[in-house]
Amino acid sequence: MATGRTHRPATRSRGIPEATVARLPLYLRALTALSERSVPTVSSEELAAAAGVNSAKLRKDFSYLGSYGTRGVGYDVEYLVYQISRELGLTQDWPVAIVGIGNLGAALANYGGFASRGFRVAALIDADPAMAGAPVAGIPVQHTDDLDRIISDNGVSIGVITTPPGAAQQVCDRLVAAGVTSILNFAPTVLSVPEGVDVRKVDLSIELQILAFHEQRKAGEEAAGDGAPAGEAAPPVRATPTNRKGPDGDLPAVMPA
Amino acid sequence: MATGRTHRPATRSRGIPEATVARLPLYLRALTALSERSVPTVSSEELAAAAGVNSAKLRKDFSYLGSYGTRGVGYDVEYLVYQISRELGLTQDWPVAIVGIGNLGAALANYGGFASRGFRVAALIDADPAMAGAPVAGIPVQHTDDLDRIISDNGVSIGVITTPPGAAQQVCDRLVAAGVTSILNFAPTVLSVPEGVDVRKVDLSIELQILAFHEQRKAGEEAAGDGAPAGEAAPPVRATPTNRKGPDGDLPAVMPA
DNA sequence: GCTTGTGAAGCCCTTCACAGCG
DNA sequence: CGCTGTGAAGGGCTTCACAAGC
Repeated sequence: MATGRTHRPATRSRGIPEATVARLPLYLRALTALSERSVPTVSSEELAAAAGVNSAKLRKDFSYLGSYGTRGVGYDVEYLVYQISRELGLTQDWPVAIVGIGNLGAALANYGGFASRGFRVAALIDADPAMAGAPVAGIPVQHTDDLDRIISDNGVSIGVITTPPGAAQQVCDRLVAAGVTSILNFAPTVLSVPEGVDVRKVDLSIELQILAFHEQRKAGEEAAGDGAPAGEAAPPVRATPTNRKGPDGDLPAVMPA
Repeated sequence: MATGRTHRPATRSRGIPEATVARLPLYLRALTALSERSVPTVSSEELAAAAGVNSAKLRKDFSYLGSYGTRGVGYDVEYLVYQISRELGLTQDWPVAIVGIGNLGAALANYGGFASRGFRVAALIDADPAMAGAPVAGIPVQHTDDLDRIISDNGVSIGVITTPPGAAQQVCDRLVAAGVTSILNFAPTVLSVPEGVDVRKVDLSIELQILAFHEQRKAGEEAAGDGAPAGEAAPPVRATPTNRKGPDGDLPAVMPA
């Protein structure tokens, strides 16, 4: 998961669990595909398979939205598309500003998946004066100095941060001061925001690290209990060398005896 | 969250809960920053603040790795950096292949956060013959026809998919056939993979949709109980119009009476 | 008969609160 | 005395299994 509200213990929103909210976009995508193929109805089993979840979970999720299915038949595709869109707030237009137009920022500006979901890239902002005016994805890049005005003028409430880590908190503060209340953060930094502002983070290297953990485990299963992997650096000696206990199954003699 | 194992109920790995694994990279980042500032030790309270979690959770997380702290003092920064790196498998080199060199693929190829964590972009692969040979981020793009050989030759076990959605499953199948056992998927598609292959997904538009949900909720709180938001499309009429019950607090009269 | 909707059970994770230890 | 390590309690999410209903 790439979530990250800053504290505030993820209160249940209008009775809909966070975990369910996070899956609604998945269902919506699957339903949209069915809609394009003019499929009129779909069972929880079929839809669950298309969304990559199990059917009991899907039915439970939908039960939080209301009773939108028909027993013995399934769910009406068009109707459900509308209900989920409405629940997610996608029946309205969301102007979004992207701050930090490097490789990633430019990639996001070009990303087609936003526009099709009601997200409109309303502004691109960068600190580099040399970029100002030059269009990226058909949208002119504006300078950070005007951030406040740009956010206000466009009624932006969702900001995307794709700056280098060092600039992220400052940009975040300015976005919040300008009225942004939701932030999608791609910078590898922990942002602190005032109460009432939502932050979600996407960290590309974290995802790879989690994969590496499981990958290492797979390799370890084939030849379990072997020593240190090849090419490993020497472990640093601990400041206060005491007897260490590891969890069961830990590699023996991690530290130089 | 951006996780997505295909079924397999997320078994606890070597006693370490998935939720803990997902936080280890966060701790590692905070610790690395402390290390660069030559801070010798850190308390759970301080480190938790830097990582954006609470200290009880952090201590519990570390307890799964072993007893690496000193009571009354805290944790030795260097030692902990090493232990977490080892646990995540970052003490070894992970060659990674990126398939689909569009805007996003190129941005990832250029992303500095990979190399610094032991991830080496070993190959860039694209289906467009016109791109073949041209270097991106100093790495020549190779053609999909050679995918199998490229994966084998470089010993790649982690693949990154940044293709258009239509090509993702096919690319995934080919990666798996060539020996890849971990996949990071940026394409908005549900991938199906055989047992033993891990998939994590990052979906940019899903993150925005989740933010939109909460954003809508905030707006609704200010003027609660209002009608449909401005600019809303007319809801489709349901195939079998029956009496509908919504959850408590639902907007009244969602459908045209 | 077939599929939804949902109480109940179980699981995992978080949080608490304090014993243990330097 | 301070901070870690951890049983125990609590909460949320998932899964089960079946009653409800078309």
